Amino acid sequence: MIKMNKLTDYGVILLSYMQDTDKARLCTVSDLAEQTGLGQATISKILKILGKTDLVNSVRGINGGYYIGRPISEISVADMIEAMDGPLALTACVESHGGECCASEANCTIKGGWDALNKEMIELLRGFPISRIIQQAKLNLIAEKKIA
Amino acid sequence: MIKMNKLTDYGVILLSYMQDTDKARLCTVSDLAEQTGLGQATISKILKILGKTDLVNSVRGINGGYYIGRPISEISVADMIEAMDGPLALTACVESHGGECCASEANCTIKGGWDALNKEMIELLRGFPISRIIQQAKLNLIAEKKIA
DNA sequence: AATAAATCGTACTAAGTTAGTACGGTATTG
DNA sequence: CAATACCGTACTAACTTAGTACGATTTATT
Repeated sequence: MIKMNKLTDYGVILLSYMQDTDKARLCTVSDLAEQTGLGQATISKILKILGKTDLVNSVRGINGGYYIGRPISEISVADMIEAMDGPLALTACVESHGGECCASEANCTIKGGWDALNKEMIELLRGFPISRIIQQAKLNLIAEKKIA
Repeated sequence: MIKMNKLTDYGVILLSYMQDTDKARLCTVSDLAEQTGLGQATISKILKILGKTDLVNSVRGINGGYYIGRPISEISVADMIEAMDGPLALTACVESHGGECCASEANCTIKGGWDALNKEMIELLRGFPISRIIQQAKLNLIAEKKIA
């Protein structure tokens, strides 16, 4: 299944709605809640996490809000996953360097064997900007409307 | 994090120990438990699951056991993940076709947008045989011994 | 036939993870 | 100083996963 965090998915949705924001054109949590249909608390949580990175910036106080850190074409899926879930890693073995690996580390035939695949996977994610995801989604919507 | 199921990892370990088995040279759960250090119940669970696919075959009754379905060079990581975790899918959206997608499907800008990335990811996994993982792991062990 | 050794099927428990929510704190404008 | 919006923490409920247990079934041997 190799599934991605749901909040990461939501994060991409939020950024797609925030792509025209900047220091002067802020976006509040309420705005986004209205536009996306997601709960305010959930949105707040996501933007707080993203706010710790350079993907999203925030302005506090009245008239405050959030704005996107850079164009969506320059934000990779890897950026998003790292921001939301921490370091990219496919397996437990790769993840916990120094910690315990498998049941009996001494007999583990696999130790470190996933590194190469892991690396290729990360490369793929780094080279995939979220703008591609957003654009594709829009195309899908258009296609659906043509049929319907 | 995009992490893989731990049992899938174990499965690769088991297959690495089973690579010389065939209809005549069976491998029992006890054998594997001794060699790998994993619990018998856990091994049994994994092989039962793999036994439903063509990756592993079983012979019942006394003197029975398991044997591998084909060479490890012809078993891909995708095969393993599909066998252990079901269909390959990165996101909830892609996974649940027909089901509910995001909080408010009508407003979901992303719907289906992950398809392209998902496809590339699956291609990568299909082209990656577990023999590469096993071989790399052995090289790592050799390298460690050289240093130590 | 009976017995022993092995897989098979199901179901359960405990631990960990995730989604979602709530609430009080802090900053900033007017 | 009051209103608004972000910030930080912490909590709960639901879900997933790992690991275990136990009885049923199959088959070779005696």
